[in-house]
Amino acid sequence: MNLQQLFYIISVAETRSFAKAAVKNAITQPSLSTMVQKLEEELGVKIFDRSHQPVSVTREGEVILNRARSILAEVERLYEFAQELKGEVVGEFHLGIIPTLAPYLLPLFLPSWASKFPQLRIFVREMMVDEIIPALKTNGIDLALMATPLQETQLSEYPLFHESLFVYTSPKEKLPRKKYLTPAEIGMHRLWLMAKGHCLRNQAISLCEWKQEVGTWENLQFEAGSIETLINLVDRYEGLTIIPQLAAMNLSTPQKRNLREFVDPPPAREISLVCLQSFPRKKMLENLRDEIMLKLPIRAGKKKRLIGPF
Amino acid sequence: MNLQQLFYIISVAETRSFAKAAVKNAITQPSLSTMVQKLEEELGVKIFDRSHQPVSVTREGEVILNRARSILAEVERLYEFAQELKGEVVGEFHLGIIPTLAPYLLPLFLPSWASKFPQLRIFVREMMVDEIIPALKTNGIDLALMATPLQETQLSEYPLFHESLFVYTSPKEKLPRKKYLTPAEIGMHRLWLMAKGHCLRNQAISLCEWKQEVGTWENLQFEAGSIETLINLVDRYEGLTIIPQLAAMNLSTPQKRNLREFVDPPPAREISLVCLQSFPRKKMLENLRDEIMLKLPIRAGKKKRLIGPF
DNA sequence: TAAAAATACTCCATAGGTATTTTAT
DNA sequence: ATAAAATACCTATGGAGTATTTTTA
Repeated sequence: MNLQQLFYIISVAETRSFAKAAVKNAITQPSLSTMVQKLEEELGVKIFDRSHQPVSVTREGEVILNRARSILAEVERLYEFAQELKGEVVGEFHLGIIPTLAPYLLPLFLPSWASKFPQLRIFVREMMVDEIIPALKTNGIDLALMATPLQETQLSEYPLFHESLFVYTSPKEKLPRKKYLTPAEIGMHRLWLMAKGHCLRNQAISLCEWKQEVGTWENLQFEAGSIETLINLVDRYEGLTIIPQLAAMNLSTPQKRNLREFVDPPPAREISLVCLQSFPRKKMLENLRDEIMLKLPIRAGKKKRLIGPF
Repeated sequence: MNLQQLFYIISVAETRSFAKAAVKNAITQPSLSTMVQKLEEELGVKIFDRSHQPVSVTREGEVILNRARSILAEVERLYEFAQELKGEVVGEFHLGIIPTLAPYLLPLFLPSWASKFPQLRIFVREMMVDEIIPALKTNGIDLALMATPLQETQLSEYPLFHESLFVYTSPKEKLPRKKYLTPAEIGMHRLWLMAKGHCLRNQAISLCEWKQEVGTWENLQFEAGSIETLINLVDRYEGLTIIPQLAAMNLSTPQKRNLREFVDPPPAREISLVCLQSFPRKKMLENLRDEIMLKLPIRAGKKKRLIGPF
C-alpha cells in the first residue's frame, strides 16, 4: 500500500469515474486503474463496483475509504506542522470560544492576529464547555478560549487573565447605595441568567450560592443566549444580572452607571487558552497568547477571589 | 513522502541508531540514511540530531514523529478492517462496560465470544459514562455496553434488553408485607447508593425522585463502588438499595429472599451496545449482539417503565 | 582507532505511459 | 455505437544495494 493509492481511490469515489479521477491526479486512466486494482488485490477487498456505470463504492469499500480519508488528513497535518516548524504558518486553525467571551475578546485580537498569518485559514466557533472539551480531544478544534481550571488530565491550560464579575442592575431596582455589594445583598432581587450549558450561568449561581439554602430558587427565571440579551432584559424589565469584566467595559456610558461592584476581593473567573497536551503548534499558541495579552485592556492587578469554571 | 519513510524514522527514534533501525527494517544502513534524509529535505525539518552519539530526536522531530505514529496506526487499522471485511477477524478490540453491568453480564458471553476470534486481542475495561463517551469519540474504545438512550448525535445505539430494577432490603427493615412496592414506600428507609458518576446512582435517585421535594436527602449516605458493596452494606447495616435485574439474578438463594419488586409496570433501564456512527466493524457488532442475546437470561417480556440513563 | 553515519555509484522493481481490447449503456 | 474500464506491453523514476569516505567518541 502507498499513499498515492489512497489518493486515487478517494478521487475515484468522488468522481465515480476512473477516467476523471485520472485527470484529477494528472496520470493516465490505465495507470490509475492498475494502481487501484493492486490495492484491492493487496487488501483482498473490492472497493469499487465496475459492473455498472457510473462506478460505485461497495459496502466494504466505504470502510476502506473512510480509513483512507482519515490517513490522508493526518498526512496533511504532518505537512502543515512541518511548515509551521519552519516558521511558515499554513493550513487550517480551529479556535473554540465560549459565547460569553467571544463578542468582547475576539474583536480585540482577532483581526491583527489573523493578518499576521495570511496563509492560515482561521475558523472561529462559539461553543459551550460541553462541546469544547470533546472537540479538543478529537482534534475538532485546535485551541479553546474558556473559563478554567477544568481538571482534565489530557488538556493543558495557559491562563491569560482573571476577569472580575460585576452586577448589572436596573436603575429602578432598590439596591444599597454603597459602592460595593455582597452576594447576599443581591439575592432578594430578580436575577437574570444565561441558558443552561453556559459556564457564566453556573458562575453566577455559584456566586449567589447561599440562595439555594434559603430556597429562593424561584426567582431564577428565563434563560438568555447572550450577555446582550441579559442586559436588555435588565434594562427593560428591571431585576439584575451578573456580567464579566470585558462585557462591562463594552457597555455604553449611560449603561455603565448601572454597574455595581462586589466587595473586595472581587469574584473573578480565570480565562485560559486550552489545548491537548500533545498539541504540536506550541509557537502558534505562544504567539496567540502574546497577541491577546498585548491587546487586552485588563492588567494583572489586585488579588481576586476565583470562582468556577463549571 | 511515503509510508516506509515514516516506518524508518520511528525505528531510528526507537533504536537511537540508523544501523540498528536498518537491521530492524531489513534494509542496509545507507539506504535507510538516504530515505530519512530525503524526508527531512522534503519537509524542511531536521528530525534527528546526528552530531552526538547516540542520535537523538530534535524538538521539531518529536512533532513529526507523533504525526507519523498516528498515521501508521491508522494504516494498521485499515489493514485490520480489510481483513475483517473478508471475515478474518484480527487486530485489537476495545470494549468499555459500566461497572454495574460488568460482573454479571461479562461472564455470560465473554469467554464463548472471545473463543470465536482467536486472532483478535480483546481488551475490556470497566468505565463510567463520562469516560465512555469521550473514549468512543476518540476511538479509545470501539464499543461500549451501557445504559441508554444518550442523546449523542455522533453515537449509534443498539438496544439489547431492558433490565428491571429491584429493591434489595435487609430483613430487619420494616417494609409493607405485600409483593409489590411503590417508590414512595421505600422513601422513608435508608437508601444506599453507588458513588457519583455511576449511572445506577442517578437511576436510583430518579426512581425515588419525590424524596427531593420532601427534603429527606440527608438519609442518602455513603457511596459504593460496586453493587457487591451495596448488598454487603444492606446485609450488615440494614437499610435498602436498588439493584438491577442481572445483579439480582446473581444473588444467593437466601439473599434472594431480600428482593422486593416494584409495582407494575416495573421500572427498568435500557442496556445497549453503543459505538460511533462511523464504526466500521458492523459485522463484529452484530456478532457480539447475537452472542449476548443468546446467552442472556432476560427475555423481552412484559412492558416496563424505562428510566434513565443519566 | 573503532564504530557509526554520510556520500558516490549502481541496479532493478515498480509507478506510470502508450496502444489496444473488452465491457457497459 | 460510444464511452469507459481492463489488458498488454514498455519506459523511467527512485528505492535499495555495494563500496568507500567522513564524522563522532
